[in-house]
Amino acid sequence: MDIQNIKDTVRQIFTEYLTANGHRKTPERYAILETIYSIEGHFDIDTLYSKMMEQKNFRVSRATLYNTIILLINARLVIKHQFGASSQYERSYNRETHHHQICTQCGKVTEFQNGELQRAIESTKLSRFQLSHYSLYIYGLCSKCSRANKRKKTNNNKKEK
Amino acid sequence: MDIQNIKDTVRQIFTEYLTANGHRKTPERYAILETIYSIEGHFDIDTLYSKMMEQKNFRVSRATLYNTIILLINARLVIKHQFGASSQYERSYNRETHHHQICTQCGKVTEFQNGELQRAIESTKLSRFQLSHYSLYIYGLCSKCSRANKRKKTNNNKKEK
DNA sequence: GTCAGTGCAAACTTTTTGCAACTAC
DNA sequence: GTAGTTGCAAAAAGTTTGCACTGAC
Repeated sequence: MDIQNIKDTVRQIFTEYLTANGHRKTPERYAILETIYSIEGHFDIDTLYSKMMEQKNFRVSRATLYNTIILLINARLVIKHQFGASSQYERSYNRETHHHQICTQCGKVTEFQNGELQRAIESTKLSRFQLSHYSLYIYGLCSKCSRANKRKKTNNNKKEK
Repeated sequence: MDIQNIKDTVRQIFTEYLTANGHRKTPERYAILETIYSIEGHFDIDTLYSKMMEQKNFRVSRATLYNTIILLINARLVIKHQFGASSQYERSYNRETHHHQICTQCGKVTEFQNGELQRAIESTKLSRFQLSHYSLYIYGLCSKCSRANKRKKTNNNKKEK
């Protein structure tokens, strides 16, 4: 499915969601959806705010961004993450399931896929719980920071921070 | 290992960590460690603050709690989570590996264990990444909220929020 | 005695809220 | 026309920071 096709489809899903729940179909909401589906990977509210200006020259208030994202999460078109200080979001329609590696030193987030792992998680029997989605965060050191640390130790530098 | 034994061990680990990194051994730091290891499950800074007063009649500023928790995380004695608005922490020494179920409606967090799942995650080969720890968050509806929603639908109530 | 650590309050950041103006229906 | 939405600014919530004082070494 190409990107335009995806955008059309999510737009339709969103329209159905808004209708079904008695919400209005405002230009702001569609512009936000469109912008989100032009972003690969994660973004926070501030990034989204800037992208709306750059790409579409469309200015919305942060309050509206927060409001709309809640609707999109409920419509299952966006997923919310909380890695660091601010919330991160990502589009969820037609994206491969993936997991996250987070470097505890530099904070870099990398995605990776693993079918076996995915099957293991999805086949887990949950008692009295209706699964909607899940997030696996793996913390550790990325290759860069790992190398940097080795260098430090070689220098006999005992100080930290 | 009983609880006193655990407390003694983590105290020793912390002492070694502080010495190795040139930090001072203050009564505040040990009181915080002790209180944390008397809490089962998750807690946030505010809960910890209250527990210090209740259990030990020891008053520390929030700034010190934040500072000390960073040391404890580095010493691998505490793990940090970010479920909702505020950061959640939990002791990590001598605790069974567990996963988290989070209800998207009421926010309730439940822990569960699953050996198979644990093995699947831990045996995953990560390229260029040195694993330290991981968190699996499963989102969905707890039995209570699931039942509450069904009741709503039966009443033909189409409004949401 | 010295400097890391602490307490306090102010600052900062992210998110939520109240309200007047606007607009989709 | 009217009620849901938006933008703005203020408020709230959580965390960090600057600074004077204290106490571990």
